[in-house]
Amino acid sequence: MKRAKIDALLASDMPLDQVCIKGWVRTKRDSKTFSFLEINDGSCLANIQVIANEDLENYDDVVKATTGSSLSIRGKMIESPGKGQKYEIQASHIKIYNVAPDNYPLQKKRHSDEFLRTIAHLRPRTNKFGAAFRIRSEIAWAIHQFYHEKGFRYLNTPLITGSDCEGAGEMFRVTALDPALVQKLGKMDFEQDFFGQEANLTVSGQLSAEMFALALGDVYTFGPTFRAENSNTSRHVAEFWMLEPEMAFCDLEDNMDHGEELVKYLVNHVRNNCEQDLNLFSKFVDKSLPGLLDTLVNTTFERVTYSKAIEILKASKKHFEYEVSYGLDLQSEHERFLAEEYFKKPVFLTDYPKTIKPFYMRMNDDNETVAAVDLLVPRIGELIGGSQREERLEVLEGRMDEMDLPKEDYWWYLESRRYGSVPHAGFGMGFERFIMLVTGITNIRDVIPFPRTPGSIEF
RNA sequence: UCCCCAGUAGCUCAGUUGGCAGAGCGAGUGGCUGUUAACCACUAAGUCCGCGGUUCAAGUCCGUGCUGGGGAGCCA
Repeated sequence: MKRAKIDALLASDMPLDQVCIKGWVRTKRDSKTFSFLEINDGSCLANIQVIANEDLENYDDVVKATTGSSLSIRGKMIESPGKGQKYEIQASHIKIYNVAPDNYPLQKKRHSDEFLRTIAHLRPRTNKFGAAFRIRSEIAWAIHQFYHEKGFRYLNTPLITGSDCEGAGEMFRVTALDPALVQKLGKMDFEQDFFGQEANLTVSGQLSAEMFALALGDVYTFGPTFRAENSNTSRHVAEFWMLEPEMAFCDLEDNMDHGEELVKYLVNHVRNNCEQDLNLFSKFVDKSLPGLLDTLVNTTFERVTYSKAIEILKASKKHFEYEVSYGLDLQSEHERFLAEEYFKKPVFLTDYPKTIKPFYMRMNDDNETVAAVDLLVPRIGELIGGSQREERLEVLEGRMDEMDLPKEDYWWYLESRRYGSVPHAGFGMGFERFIMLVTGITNIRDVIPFPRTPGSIEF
């Protein structure tokens, strides 16, 4: 008999004569002559209650199937006479795949997130993490759906790169050199390495994506990204996923319109497709979550320039640990103040001083600021970072000279400005940070299956 | 990398002035009940994070290392 998923059975509008489910025991309550088994198969947050009667041929074994055990159950789905569930299954046959021994680490009680991180291979079997990873999957699909509907092309940019693009943070080196040889020579001889030059894991697919935007029009990348920064915070991991749309014939305003539409689309999608899982987070993780999601969907995001933000921060008279001054980058406390206390909603900050932004951002007419944009959201801080790109060859080369960047390494990037250059723009959105935003989960290690952080690569 | 906090039973934690190691939950056993984080009784369960020191005596005080958490920097 074909296996049915529990989410489909619970959605049935009538009882069913014969069903077969396969899943794991979440909890078991024994009576004298029968047992209640709550079975979860991962298809949804809810369990289905199974009644196992003592007349089952293997009843003696069934009562030993404690929390964590895996079973296949055939029986009749009837309306439940008990309170708390619509249907239950009266088992006619129970096959036991595996009985989890009594040292199974997950108990039918609340565990701390810290403990569950030490058993990351088992934590998706809990309500909270099951819900988080179903939502993660759903958002990933919604991203593709959003871009497919808009006629964007999905682009897979290289994970191994040759240039230290952007100079953004520490990179992971990729090498096939024999450590013994390196020791013998006393140095890494990259000419003898696999690629004949230094290679690293990517920190961004942007430069590649620009080349394809200037060919296919609108593209996006969505994949893993690596940073070797020694960051120990609840918002950083060494390997994470990033969404990077890149659009030809697009300016900074269009870029912000796009980012706002994206965030609203994704939040709506989660609300419409993950209601049960989302409820768990509103109830047990962050009671203010529904209000925040309302704000994300129903309010127009604020748009202010960096200069204006500096004025607001100075006028606030609030005591900040770090100085607020034009020309300095905003600190976490400043970003949080703007998004959480002053505007109380997402805010795009634009037109940052060129001195604190990378070379590829488009120079504004004032020659002081660039067409950069960051989207700050409550609780998370920076969710999106992007810009209109500098499309004017002379200006771009001038900026690279100012910043002492080796133009020859970027020859292909510069050629895109030589041949048919057009205004274009894009941004990067941290996928895990978005999941944190919509679930209320406060540690990034809890929204990625097996987190990689400094000193930690178990699993 | 810096600052702060924590580490005691499988989990969550208490442990007084330095004086015999504790609770709840979980697990095991028995009982009871169409149960709902079931209930009742009993039982087992410890390198008090590691190393060193002070002391008649250290879970407790001191030093040091490791691990985890919170915050900061950097960023998505």
